[in-house]
Amino acid sequence: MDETQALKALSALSDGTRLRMLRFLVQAGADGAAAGEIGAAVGSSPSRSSFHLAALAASGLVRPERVSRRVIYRVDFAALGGLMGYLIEDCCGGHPAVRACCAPTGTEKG
Amino acid sequence: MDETQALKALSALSDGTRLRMLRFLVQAGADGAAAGEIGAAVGSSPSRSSFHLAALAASGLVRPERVSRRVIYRVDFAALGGLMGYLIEDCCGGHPAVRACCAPTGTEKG
DNA sequence: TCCATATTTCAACCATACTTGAATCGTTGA
DNA sequence: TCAACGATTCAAGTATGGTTGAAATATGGA
Repeated sequence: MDETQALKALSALSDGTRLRMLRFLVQAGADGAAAGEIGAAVGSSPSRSSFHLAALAASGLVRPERVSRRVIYRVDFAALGGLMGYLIEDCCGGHPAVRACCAPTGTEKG
Repeated sequence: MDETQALKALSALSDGTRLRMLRFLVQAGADGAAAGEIGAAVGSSPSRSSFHLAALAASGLVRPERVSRRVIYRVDFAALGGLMGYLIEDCCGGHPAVRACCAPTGTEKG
């Protein structure tokens, strides 16, 4: 993950519709979800959904796969992890206060 | 950290100039750095620097403090950690593949 | 072939964000 | 008060991004 790729991913996530789409796809897990299903879940029209899903796919955070009439989108967890790793290591320098919020318990909320 | 605040922070980080500013401020640590120094470090004009630093401050990721003629900016590591925690827990559902990239060693790059 | 479903693409419009250069504000020291 | 310094604000222009609705593409079934 380099800066250019990180900027693409951050830009993709800085939109409410796309952030909700990603959350929905994370919950969907390995099965993924069809474009129409995702759009319905986040309340966006077909063309809007297509636009935003294309942006997410271009950022590398999700991947499309055509299955019959549908296009199934799945989260690329490795890419998502790569973005987190870049932010924590390269941008935050692995600062303890940042790393603390990534601990499995997740109860040390500031 | 709620979705609105996360979107502000992600939006702030989705710009190359601001991302480099944050990295510079992380390296500066608790001492922080003056606006002019930050601008010089990332190669942006005074007005541009002021604009972008204001955006970072509005997002809560950095905090300004006037010291004599200068304005010292410092990273709010708790806010940064809050953003990471939100992304990992609320958006990524604490998925193992994501969490793996936050491990202290940072060698399990995908 | 014809029709229905699922998704994407396109053009037009609107809104927001970025850049630039000059002007302004606040502080320091003479 | 004046001049110099550091930072911000303002106005104007440019660029990018989002929304909408209609049209187009691709697949599946009769």
